[in-house]
Amino acid sequence: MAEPDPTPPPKRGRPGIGQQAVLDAAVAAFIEHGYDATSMGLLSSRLGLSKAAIYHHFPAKVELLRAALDEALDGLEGLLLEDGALIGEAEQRLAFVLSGAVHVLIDKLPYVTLLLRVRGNSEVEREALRRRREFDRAVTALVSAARDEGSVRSDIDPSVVTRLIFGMVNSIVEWYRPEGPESADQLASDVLAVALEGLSA
Amino acid sequence: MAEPDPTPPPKRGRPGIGQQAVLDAAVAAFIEHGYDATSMGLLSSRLGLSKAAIYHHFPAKVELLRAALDEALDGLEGLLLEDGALIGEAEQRLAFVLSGAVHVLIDKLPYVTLLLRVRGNSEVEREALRRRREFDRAVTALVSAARDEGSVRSDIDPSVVTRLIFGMVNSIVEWYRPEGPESADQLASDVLAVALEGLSA
DNA sequence: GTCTATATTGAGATAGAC
DNA sequence: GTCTATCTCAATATAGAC
Repeated sequence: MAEPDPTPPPKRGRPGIGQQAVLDAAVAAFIEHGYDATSMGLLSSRLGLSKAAIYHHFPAKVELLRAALDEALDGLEGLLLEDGALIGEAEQRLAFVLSGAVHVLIDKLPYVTLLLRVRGNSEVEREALRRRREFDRAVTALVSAARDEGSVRSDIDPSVVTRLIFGMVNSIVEWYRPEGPESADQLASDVLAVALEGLSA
Repeated sequence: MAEPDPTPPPKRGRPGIGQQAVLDAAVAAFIEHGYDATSMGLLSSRLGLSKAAIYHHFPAKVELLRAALDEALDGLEGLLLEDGALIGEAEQRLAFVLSGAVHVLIDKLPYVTLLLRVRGNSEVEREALRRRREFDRAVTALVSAARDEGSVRSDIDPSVVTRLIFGMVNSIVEWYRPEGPESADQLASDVLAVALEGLSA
């Protein structure tokens, strides 16, 4: 967090508005009204631009969606490539991925929110679903390894356990707000506690 | 389940198609493509009717949505009125509601699926969100009571615990299919086990 | 109860000037 | 990089016959 921006924009041509500002506004609108229900007219009025100006930054509405979904998926897939997800006992790798997923979800909250609402209604959405399923598959393998190690309960199917636990993690986008009382670290620790030990005293 | 239909339709006028058949087809289409992206044209072609014929059964597209959301909310609210949710220790009432929610979710799978995707984009949706928040509030009160009893962990905020656990329960609509291997009873028992005891061995 | 035909609105996208 | 004006298409909903 707070790393220096790796790609400072070239700043050529007229000042105007940046591609990132257009994307951020689009993602916020997509979350509020849904992708289909968000018209380019609504988007342009929010940005204080004409509809045509948006097409200067993105060639089509669906490219705004693609950019947002890529951002979310890159974050999740990157998590699986970190040392903590690759090295050590399965139990600890699983804890790393669970906690890391909460952090990715919060760091990229609007992008992941959008990703979790995708239903495969276009080719861009279907490709995103393919990448998401691959992520799920990797996590399920991790749960299976932890069960074989004896650290995860063996009385429930690993794929059911994975779906339930990630259902819990993913549901955070429905209510978490950065300005609220919980910090990301606190929430990640709460999620880990409930996921591993349950809610019983 | 398999109870006799309490309201056999009057069967007056020309046979044609029933209101329930129209609603079922609409809900299925709304789930597949999203409410906004589902045109009356798509719906009519699925039913083998003209667009105009649908308006004979429902006066507007949004009334199809309202009927579906009411069905889901009636089911969830009814759960809180049953004896098991009202009588006994909070710990047992909470277990009853958790398990019951899984059953409602499965019994009324398409309706609840739709409910969980509503974002408040119209007055019908906002009214559904109001009722859903009231349900959440009642469950949070139940978790608080269980914590005061000493049966639920006190190191995490009850509203966070409630949201996480119900996030887990609600996520079932994303993957559960009635024709799959898990029975509703089996799944409800798995959910209860993971929610109460966690995934640790 | 269903049809065909159509009124009306708003969508995504483009042309071409500045 | 942004604008105004416009094309084209598809949407919800309605009118009125059968």
